[in-house]
Amino acid sequence: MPKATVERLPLYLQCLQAMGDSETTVSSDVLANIAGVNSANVRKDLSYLGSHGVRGVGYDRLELCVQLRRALGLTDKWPVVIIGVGNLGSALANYQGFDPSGFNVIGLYDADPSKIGDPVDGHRIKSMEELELDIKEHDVQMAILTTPAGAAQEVADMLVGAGILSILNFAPALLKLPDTVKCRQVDLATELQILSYYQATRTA
Amino acid sequence: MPKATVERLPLYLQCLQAMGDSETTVSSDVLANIAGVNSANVRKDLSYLGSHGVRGVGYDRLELCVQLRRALGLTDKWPVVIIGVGNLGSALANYQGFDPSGFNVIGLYDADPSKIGDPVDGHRIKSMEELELDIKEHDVQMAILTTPAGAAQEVADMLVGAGILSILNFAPALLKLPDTVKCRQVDLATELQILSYYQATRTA
DNA sequence: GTGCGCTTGTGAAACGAATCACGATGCCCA
DNA sequence: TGGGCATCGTGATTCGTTTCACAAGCGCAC
Repeated sequence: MPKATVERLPLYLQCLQAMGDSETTVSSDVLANIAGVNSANVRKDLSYLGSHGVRGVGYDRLELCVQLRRALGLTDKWPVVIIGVGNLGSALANYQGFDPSGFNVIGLYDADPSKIGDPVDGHRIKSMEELELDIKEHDVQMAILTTPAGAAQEVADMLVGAGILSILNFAPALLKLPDTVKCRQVDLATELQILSYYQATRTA
Repeated sequence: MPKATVERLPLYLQCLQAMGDSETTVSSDVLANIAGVNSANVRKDLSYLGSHGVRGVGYDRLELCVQLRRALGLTDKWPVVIIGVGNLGSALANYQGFDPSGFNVIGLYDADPSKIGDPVDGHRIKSMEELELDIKEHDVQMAILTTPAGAAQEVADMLVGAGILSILNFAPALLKLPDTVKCRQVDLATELQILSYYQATRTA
């Protein structure tokens, strides 16, 4: 499945879920308008799911959701860990969208001994030693990194050593990782700078 | 300038700044390795800056930083507002990277009356009425949206009305905006779901 | 039942971006 | 001062993605 398609599937899922139960069926055209993409593109993307829409009618909304979730590997909940419980880590810990999206935060971890034991959204912050044990015990494969930039690489190395295979990195640092590990970088400064470019060229 | 290039420029800037002052000069090859892209790609990207590297030597690191910042429109600081001071908004307000990246948070705003006046990182949370005034007074063009999903569209409409031209949206909602307004969406669930896909296909 | 309108699925074409390959060029050192 | 090495800049090529265009198919109305 093309990379570009994979990155749009969650978008479709979000659109379908946001539509509410009023519509039992969706056409590629309607979905395309909501998602802001071309309708042929939607159809081609969905064709990778082996999905069968009905000509003259469209796609069954609920069935399509199921197929999207299956394609994205969301049939079971993934256990995830959050490392670095600063402001951002706490914010993510409180995020209510994990469960409906298919994820289950099993623990929060921080290197700062003074934080350990503090309650955050029903969890108690745990130590880095426990992190390694928890990863192995629960067979965790996905981690969210919200440490300061300086600590990110060191923590990432540890995560990789413990068996983590996917990292969502919010730390403003580029991680050096083995290519068996998949990483996605989310960087506030980068996003703003991209907007800045378009803002600046707009006036020029 | 190609969209793909624009989205890499902040990455290059980050790499160059992270290199420290030890290196006065950088080759496309070195930069490419750090950034994780092809060196010909780096050269082509940098050639859009009108940058002149020196054959046999490379690029002057500091000069390149200046040119990148100029290309991205970061010569002056952009005033930005943050709307929605929940966990995530507070986290962003405390983010130390705004200033070095070229941005200046001029205010935090929330619809909840009980929050107004609360101090967050040297700011006091202000009301939505003040938001509109501040935008016009300071000629703010960029906004960061960290409200709950349900409020996002309404707030976005107001921002657009007040003159905002670029929105960085952390709310898990797709905004309907006039195409004069540029928006970038950052969505935790989406990112995790993309990772989930690769995680799932890895084992399959 | 038959025809018409809507919508899918998909080959073909167009587009944009990444990579390759190499000529051009400046620096360093003998 | 000249030769060799390192590196840039960029045309040509390849690759991946998007868009177009249309035949095929389904359902509904009459």
